[in-house]
Amino acid sequence: MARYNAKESEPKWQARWDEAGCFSTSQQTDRPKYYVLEMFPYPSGRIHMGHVRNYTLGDVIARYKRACGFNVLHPMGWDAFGMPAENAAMENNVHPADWTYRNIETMRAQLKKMGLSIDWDREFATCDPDYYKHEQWMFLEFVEAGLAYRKEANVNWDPVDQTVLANEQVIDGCGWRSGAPVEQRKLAQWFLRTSALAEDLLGSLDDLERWPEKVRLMQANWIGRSEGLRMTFDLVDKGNQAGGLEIYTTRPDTLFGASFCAVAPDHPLAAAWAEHDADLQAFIKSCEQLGTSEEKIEKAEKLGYRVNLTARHPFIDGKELPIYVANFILMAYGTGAVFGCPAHDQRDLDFARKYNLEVTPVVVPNDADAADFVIADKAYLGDGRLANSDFLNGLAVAPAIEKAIERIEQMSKGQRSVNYKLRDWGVSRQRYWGCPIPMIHCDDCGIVPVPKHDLPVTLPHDVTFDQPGNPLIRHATWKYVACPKCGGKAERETDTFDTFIDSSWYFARFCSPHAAQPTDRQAVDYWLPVDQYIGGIEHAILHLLYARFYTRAMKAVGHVALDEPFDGLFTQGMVTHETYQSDDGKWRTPDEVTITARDGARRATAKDTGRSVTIGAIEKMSKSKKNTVDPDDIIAHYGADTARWFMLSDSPPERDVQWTEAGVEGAWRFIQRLWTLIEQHDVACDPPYGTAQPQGDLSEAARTLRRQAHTIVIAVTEEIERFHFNRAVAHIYELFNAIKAAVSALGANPCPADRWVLSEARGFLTLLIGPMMPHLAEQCWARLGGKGLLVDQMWPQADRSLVVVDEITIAVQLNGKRRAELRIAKDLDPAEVEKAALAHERIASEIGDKTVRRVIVVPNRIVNIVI
RNA sequence: GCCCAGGUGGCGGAAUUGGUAGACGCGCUAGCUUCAGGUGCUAGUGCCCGUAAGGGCGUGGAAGUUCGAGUCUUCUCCUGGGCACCA
Repeated sequence: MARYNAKESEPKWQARWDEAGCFSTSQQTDRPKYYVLEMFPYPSGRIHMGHVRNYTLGDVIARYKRACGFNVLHPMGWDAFGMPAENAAMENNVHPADWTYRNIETMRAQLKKMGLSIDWDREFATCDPDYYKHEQWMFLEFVEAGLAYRKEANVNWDPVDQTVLANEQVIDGCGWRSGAPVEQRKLAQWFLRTSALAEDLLGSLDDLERWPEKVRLMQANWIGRSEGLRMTFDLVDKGNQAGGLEIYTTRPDTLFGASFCAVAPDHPLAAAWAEHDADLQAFIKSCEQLGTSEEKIEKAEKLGYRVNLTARHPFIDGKELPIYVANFILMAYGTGAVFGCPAHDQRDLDFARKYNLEVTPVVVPNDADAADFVIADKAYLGDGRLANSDFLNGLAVAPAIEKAIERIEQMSKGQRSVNYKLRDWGVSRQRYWGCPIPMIHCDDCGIVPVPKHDLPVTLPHDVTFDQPGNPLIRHATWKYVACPKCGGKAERETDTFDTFIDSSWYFARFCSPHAAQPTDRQAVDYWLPVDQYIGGIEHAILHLLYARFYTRAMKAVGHVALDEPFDGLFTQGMVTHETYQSDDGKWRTPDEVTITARDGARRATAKDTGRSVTIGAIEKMSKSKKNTVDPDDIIAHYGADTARWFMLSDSPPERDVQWTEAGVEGAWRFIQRLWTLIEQHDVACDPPYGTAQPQGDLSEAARTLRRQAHTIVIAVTEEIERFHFNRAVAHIYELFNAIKAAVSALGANPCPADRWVLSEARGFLTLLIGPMMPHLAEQCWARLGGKGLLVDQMWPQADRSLVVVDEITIAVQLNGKRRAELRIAKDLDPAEVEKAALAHERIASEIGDKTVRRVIVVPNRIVNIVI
């Protein structure tokens, strides 16, 4: 009896699929289409276990749908622009393009070893000029359509590295690489008008029924729609300059509790006031280091700078409010200015306590007394009755908001307004390794688009990374061009696109990867939307929102016909592993330690030193904690099917999965046992799978197996449809156990009819594991004498008439405690069930002479007798 | 600070609309296969009491609704995630 040899088998079947062209897709078919897409990888160098999980999940769906008769599109490409390539260039003196394409070579080979059912003919990388030229083309169309525009915006600027930093690269106000204090700089940048579609992007979330609720909620919060009032406070200028301060509020009901006004540090008014105020300048500068993340601002101490101005209260004659520049006001939200009502906003309260401002409660909880309701250190945010508020007194919060807005509108001091947190999408990056923005700056003509016939604007290859800053800026020739309008001297834009643009339409390009236009309309109309999109939850907001926006933008300029790119979305959990730390504090890789179990406790020792190692927390696999396992090693040792099976077993796909050696060993052993079971199929006397059922009665054991096998086919199908792969795996184990039990019950020489049942069950088992362990399944299929390749077989169909049961076991409870089990006919009349339960020996004796007060019969489930 | 998700055996995890908690797997225990083993097979395995039959207790904690709660309600504790330029 030979062991299953994955090392031999897997490359063999991969070559067979290749030769047969199983996975190259065409839209010339009458089968219904199904587009399965996993988020394409960044070519970082090697695939990691997160990729293995992601692509295994997608491959199960792709192969399953294929077996169900769908024309499946399952492509792969590379999200190939981005910072790591430039970092590598700086650190290792390798060109970003060389580094990237080399990584792609490596990772493609790794993915191919996984045995994925991918149409590799459609592969592309976003750094291919043939891809990004369409991006440039569409950008010019967006500009024409008014969907893209240019404006000044703040960025985190590292003065030493001469580069713009992402928020996460700013650590304690300093650049992550240089350690220099980060400055806020105003740069002219390109924006896409995402905010113009805020309402649509929000409203359409309701229709995305096959998206996780969580993701839709995160996007809704991100879009952050609020209804409120935009109004102007008149300013009282001690230096007699008149003016107004426009604020936005969602709580105009609390206007009578206002005790100050505040503007953001980067508010234009703050800048104006600071012109002659060095202290204010210093304050504004200190605020810049805080960054703009909501979290940091919420947690920071609320600080303000009092300016020499006051604002007139709109409702209270003679009341003036002091004005501050404050660190917790966001310029990007609303108007960048607020009125502060300390009693009903925690930030305002913290601020008021620090600067000794008055705290007047104007909303009193319904169960409190207005006379003695005071605010201590917690602002009151709930509903209640208005107090201390003149014409609003006595109203609840909602009507008070309405009335306050009406009054302000009557006074012509403001108007009702809907506000969104969603801002326009800044797409300029001051970096080399990205898609060049196709614009030319001419001193005479201003900003001139690159003529479409000159596209693509390709990146120059001859650049160096030996000095800080974007090499495009200091390139000797690349940026100097003639102005397309006047022919005079002009310069190219040296900024490149945010890489999120690249990933905002790649799914559309896969439909027609070689088209001369961005899309081939016939192809995208056929394939889109993506029926099932699969990826990490970390993309819940930005990538998915940008892709939704970009699809609408592409529709506006005629490249697609739909709004929503992804019909179904599934977000998988992370792959985690234990961490190991030696006593000198250094992290150790799983390879470097030996685990032993003694007296139930697991201990780890370092293989090299023999010293004990602390077993730490289970965390996401990461290079910094060294708790990674290389998929290549696993595939080399156990084979791809083992890795795939392990990923699918046990943990639900949406949750984190813990990679363990024991689990992998278990998966590998199961493969061996499964192969052994299939190999017991006796080619000489067992009928091949798929032959007609012979005449003759089935033994009891064979009848049982048949019922189980057909029941399990239904169960596995349902679980795969619902993405419950771990439960599908559990059912497959059940089928495996059932076949083993039948084999041992039927003995050495079953009759032909029983042999046929065994063949059928083995065939089902093989077909069911097909999407999960495709190589092993092919090997089994061949052994069972199946025709052709397993990958071309239809999904097994269960005979529903075989799965009906006519007798069931239900529980009998006395006062809610289980006391007996009852074997009864299915769907037996409730009165009969009650009679049987009361007649049960055990139950009858427990009841004795007590009175039966009530009997609850739940058909086919339970009987509860109350005494 | 705000928002969200999740707490079930030694472990990963199952449990239709409230209806026998612990499917399936890992691990562990005993035995078998003359077994060098890391393989395979059989039986057992939530905890406590009991030789057994059986009983008691059990889904983070507290209370509630119900004939019946892992599931519903309220409060609470803990863990994880997100909160505007990594990808």
